[in-house]
Amino acid sequence: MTTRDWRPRYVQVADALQDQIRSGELLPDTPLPSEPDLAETYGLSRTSVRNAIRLLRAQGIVRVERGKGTFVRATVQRIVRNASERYPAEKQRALLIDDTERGSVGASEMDSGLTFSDLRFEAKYDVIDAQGDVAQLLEVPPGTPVLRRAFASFKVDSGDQVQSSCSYIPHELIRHHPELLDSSREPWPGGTMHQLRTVGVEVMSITDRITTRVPTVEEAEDLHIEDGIPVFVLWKICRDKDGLAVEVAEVVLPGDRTELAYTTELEPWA
Amino acid sequence: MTTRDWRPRYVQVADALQDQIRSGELLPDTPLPSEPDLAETYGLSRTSVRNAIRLLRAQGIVRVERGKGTFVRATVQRIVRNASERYPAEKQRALLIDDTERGSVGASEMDSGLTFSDLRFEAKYDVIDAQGDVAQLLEVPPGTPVLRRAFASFKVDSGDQVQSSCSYIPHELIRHHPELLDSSREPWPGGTMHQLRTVGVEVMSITDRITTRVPTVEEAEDLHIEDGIPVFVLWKICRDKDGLAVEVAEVVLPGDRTELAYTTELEPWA
DNA sequence: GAGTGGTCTAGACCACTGT
DNA sequence: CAGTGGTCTAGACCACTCC
Repeated sequence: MTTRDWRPRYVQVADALQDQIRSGELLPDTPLPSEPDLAETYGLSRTSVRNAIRLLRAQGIVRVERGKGTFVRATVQRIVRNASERYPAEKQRALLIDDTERGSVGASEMDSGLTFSDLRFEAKYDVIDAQGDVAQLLEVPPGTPVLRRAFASFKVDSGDQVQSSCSYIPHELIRHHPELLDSSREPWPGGTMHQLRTVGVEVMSITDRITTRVPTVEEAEDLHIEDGIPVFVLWKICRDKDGLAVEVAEVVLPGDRTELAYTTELEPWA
Repeated sequence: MTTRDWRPRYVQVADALQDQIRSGELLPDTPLPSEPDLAETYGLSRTSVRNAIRLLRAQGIVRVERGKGTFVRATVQRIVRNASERYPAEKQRALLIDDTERGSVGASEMDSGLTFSDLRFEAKYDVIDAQGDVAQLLEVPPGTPVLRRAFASFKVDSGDQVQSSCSYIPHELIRHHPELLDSSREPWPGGTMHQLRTVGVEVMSITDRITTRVPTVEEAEDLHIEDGIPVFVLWKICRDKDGLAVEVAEVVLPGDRTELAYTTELEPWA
């Protein structure tokens, strides 16, 4: 016998299963042995086997379907969200006014490689009083009316949600332009940059503030995220030429299928 | 009786505890009742109570210390890592050659608000063969020798690790400059940008590629991260004026104490 | 030594999935 | 229907911390 493994048995089982997955012994979308079977195999109780499986779930290695079984997860392609390309392109697209041009290329499409017809969009508008983060980031007093645009995009084939976001614009800015609340015109080709242009605002800089956390229960359902897989939370702050915040948006992105990219250009040394 | 709550009992217990924490009934750094006590209180087995506590841990709401108890987590201040300010500043600092100037202001310090003397640094150099991500991002064939610099910074008072990173430079670039491997000179005031300057390389652009995942067991220990709290994984790619990758680095940051910020400046409409 | 959380057992009943 | 994972029990022993 070699040196003893002092780790808990369930950690060892998780390790053994992970090895079988990595070695190709267990293939993606094939079921693992059932929990009673694994308990039998490793001489453990079902509880301990479940502890092992919980570790694998938390690492996104397996996926569980109730009543069916536990399956090896196929490695998912990460969608790269490249802000340094996306935002300038979005600003250019915002110049397109003609409805027929709209949607020829969209931001989500640019990210994902999916074509326009592969995606379905949902948008909902309402006017609320700014509170908390929104008021703070927009630099307005709490209670100030803001337009809220809740937006989500889905894959048509699977119904999977690709992202959800919620953007906020001071109501003052768009007060005299009710047509901006026409959700049937979604998606706008330049997103809210197009809408802001309609009311004479040009966005000159965008700051992304990024955090990560485990999803809420609702987010986990909507984004089809396994227990324990984190999400990115991205707060986007758009400013005009005076540095005034004209739009803020909270974007939630699935952490196992997303990669964010930013390029910083540097000034040459003198 | 109101409408029944059909959620599992342990979810209800987690909810109840969370309410007590939010309401201030349970204060940060005070212990929750012990598991047997909670089991008694809610009329459940210890197993079910542990399930409830696992939910709270995964959300970063409580922290567990073995042999001591379960404690309400104080809300931690997020350290903002602002690349759009950090990288240009780092490049300027790389111009400082004089040893006495070194360390007057460091990158980690700028982020965290901590002063130089609050932090302890560890760096280790070796030469390895590039593989996988490193070879791919540096755009060199696998097996190419690269200098690896493993770097970590710690708070002096608590010993807590603030970040860990591992940077890679093609060995060809620094072959004739063994002094660059002198770890006693850490931290370099401009990081590897200073080292690269010594060998005649000027970094002109930096791309950050960001993903998020749950930490490995080692990372969880080093960064003092609770079970289920995610980490950021940031791959930094530095390029010279020809667009050649001259350094790549993998940085792991604790997801509950870090916020990343990037600003994209946009060209005006014609 | 008493109290804490970590691991583990050998059962049980349930809701859900397939046939 | 049998098989799957989800919840739950009432114990047990352990390593660790504090007194």
